[in-house]
Amino acid sequence: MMNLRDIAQLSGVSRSTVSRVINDDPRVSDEVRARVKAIIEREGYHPHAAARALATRRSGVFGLVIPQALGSLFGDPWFPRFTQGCLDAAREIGVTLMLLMEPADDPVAVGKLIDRLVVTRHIDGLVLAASMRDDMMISALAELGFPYMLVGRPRDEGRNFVDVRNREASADATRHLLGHGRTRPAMIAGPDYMISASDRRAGFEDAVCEAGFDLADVPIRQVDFSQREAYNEALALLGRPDRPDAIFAASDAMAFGVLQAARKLGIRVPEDLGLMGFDGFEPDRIWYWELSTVRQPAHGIGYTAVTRLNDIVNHRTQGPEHVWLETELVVRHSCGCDMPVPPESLLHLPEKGGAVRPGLPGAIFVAESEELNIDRP
Amino acid sequence: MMNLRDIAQLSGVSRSTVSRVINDDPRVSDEVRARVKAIIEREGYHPHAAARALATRRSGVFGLVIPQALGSLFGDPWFPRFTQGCLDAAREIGVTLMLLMEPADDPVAVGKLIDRLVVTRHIDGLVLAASMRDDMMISALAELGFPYMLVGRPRDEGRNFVDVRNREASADATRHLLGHGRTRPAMIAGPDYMISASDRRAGFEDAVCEAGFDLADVPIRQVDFSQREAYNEALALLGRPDRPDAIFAASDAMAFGVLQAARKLGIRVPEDLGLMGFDGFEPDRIWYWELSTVRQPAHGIGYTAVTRLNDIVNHRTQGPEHVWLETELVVRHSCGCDMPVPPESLLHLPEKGGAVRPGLPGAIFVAESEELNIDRP
DNA sequence: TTGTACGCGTTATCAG
DNA sequence: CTGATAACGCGTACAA
Repeated sequence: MMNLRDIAQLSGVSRSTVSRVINDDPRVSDEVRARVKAIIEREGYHPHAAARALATRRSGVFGLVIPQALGSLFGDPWFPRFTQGCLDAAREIGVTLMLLMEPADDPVAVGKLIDRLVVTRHIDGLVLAASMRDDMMISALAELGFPYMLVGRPRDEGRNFVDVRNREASADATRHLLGHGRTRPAMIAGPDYMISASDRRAGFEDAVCEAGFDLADVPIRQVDFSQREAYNEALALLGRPDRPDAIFAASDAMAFGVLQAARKLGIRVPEDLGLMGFDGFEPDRIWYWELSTVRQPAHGIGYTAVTRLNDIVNHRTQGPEHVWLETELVVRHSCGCDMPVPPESLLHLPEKGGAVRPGLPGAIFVAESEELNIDRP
Repeated sequence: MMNLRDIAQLSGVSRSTVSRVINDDPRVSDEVRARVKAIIEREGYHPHAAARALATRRSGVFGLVIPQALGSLFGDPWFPRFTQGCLDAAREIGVTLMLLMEPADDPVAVGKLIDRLVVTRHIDGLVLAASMRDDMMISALAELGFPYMLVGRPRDEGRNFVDVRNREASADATRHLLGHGRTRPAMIAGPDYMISASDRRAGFEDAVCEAGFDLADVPIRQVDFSQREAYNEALALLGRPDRPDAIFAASDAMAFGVLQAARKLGIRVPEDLGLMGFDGFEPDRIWYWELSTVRQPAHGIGYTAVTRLNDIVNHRTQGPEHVWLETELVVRHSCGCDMPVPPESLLHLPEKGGAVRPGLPGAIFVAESEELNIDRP
């Protein structure tokens, strides 16, 4: 395989000159540059990555860490969009992405990961895909002075992160949900060790208290970010005599678990139960069209994380990076807005004991004209 | 940062000795080994990855390529399981995984990817996550003699791949589906440029012909691997007067698109329409419990791909690697087996004009006792 | 068993 | 603008 010296000899110049040509160093005459470039092209030469990394002290690789505890996250539709954003940014910047998945709560595993990638300088920076409370990796990285970027605001200010205003957005959404005369709110929340989850719960609590409820009377169930868990929890919740008439779910997938539980129990949405989710993407899953939700820019979060990480790596920044991205309340049918619910709606449930329109029980209404690509930057 | 030489000086030995200790070379006295190891431990020393890669000519990195054309694949539940399998194998082997996503049909992009990673020796091997017909990357890699492993049998024998018997499994599934006296079969197939998709279609055709049908009368629609596309296509198909009474879908997600279309049109599954999917995982999505399907080991495919790639990289193998993994026909309710359909079934649809059991229209039956982790190795 | 010397392919420094 | 030369950090024949 060709190396720098070969090219130099073929071009009749020194290795230094070839190196300059490759790295677009201006200190080369146009004539020489053209000649060398032609040879490089002809020979299909590309510098050896390891050698370059050794000399440069830069690998051109960013790590992307998915906490293993969040296996559910990996299956959540949030993840592919987020990753896509990371990849798009990486491509633009000219770095590659290393996919890591480690148990974030296991000190040994965290240490190994850091040894294997950070201490060896295998990677230039790290994106942590989900902030967990007491994530030991964060402090370890900060202490090492190693470039990193968190997805999700950590407990400790002074860290770098990109996030959305989970708390405020959730409070807004809850206020809206409560605005239809609901009297028994509840929440299916995510696990408290995830900061985004606890922020959403806090926002819900803010709005609920603000509306004059006693928190002690308001059921809040914490489960994994999965449709299935939400379903089971909602089934229990909605089976009680004093069942909720408004549920805020910490993700859209969970909201659908709730919806399924409601349907199984014959509870009408939105008439008997107002429902609000959180995520707002899913152009390719058709059950999502009628769910009121908070839209968050999953792609943009990934894109921003990698871009800012690059800034940090290149010292184009000082002080902690705090990036807040915008969310948007998406009001559709499930919250019970005055918007009429189409009869073919996913939410539609026939009157108890009444006649059923043949062919339409529980059928799905697809808003054909609705914009599909809502999550592209 | 600490060096091999630093450790050598601290231990009072030469760098070679330290290197031997690190690489578990037996030619070191136990006494010296212990002393050096202690120092290494104390100093938290780890060899510089680039330097080691330069000397070894091994980076310890495998690439994982997701063709960008398959954005839908990325959102499909198949992907996280497959990736998990890759990661598990990589961890065991001691390599890391680089996540790549490129348009496989763009010659320029393919060339760039190969230049950037293969020619520079940034990675030791490549897993291609989905074989496309006429994938130029494959021949490029084979020509370079670069270690690679395909997921999905390619056109050209003589390549390395891991796959399931898509054709045979689909034929079996179709035979079963047709075994209930169905007279108008149809298929919602994946895009023909994906080999796995065209294999499934071929298997369907095999069984249909074998059963005496004229292929010209059998509707086969090719769409993306997405629930939404399948829904739209099924809606058209089922709206016709001579509508199918048995549909084989190329993935479970697509099968659910079909199911939704059927429900919208008031067509009962399995009474009026037999339904068969392909995938057979999804422990965390509760709509999947009643779908008859072909189970494929997504996790195992990823795990095998990386393991075998490692063998290839280490020359532990000669000749092309052809690995076939087992599938399993999973007979549940949607195909119309004599198994009784529970009244709360997802598939259940009330009789036309009949009374509806309050609380149960279209509700979902969750088999609580069913084994969840069906996809672990 | 241990140490020496060189190679791996680039980039960076400094002299011209 | 160009070229020689020294890092960069590690692995490994080969010699001792």
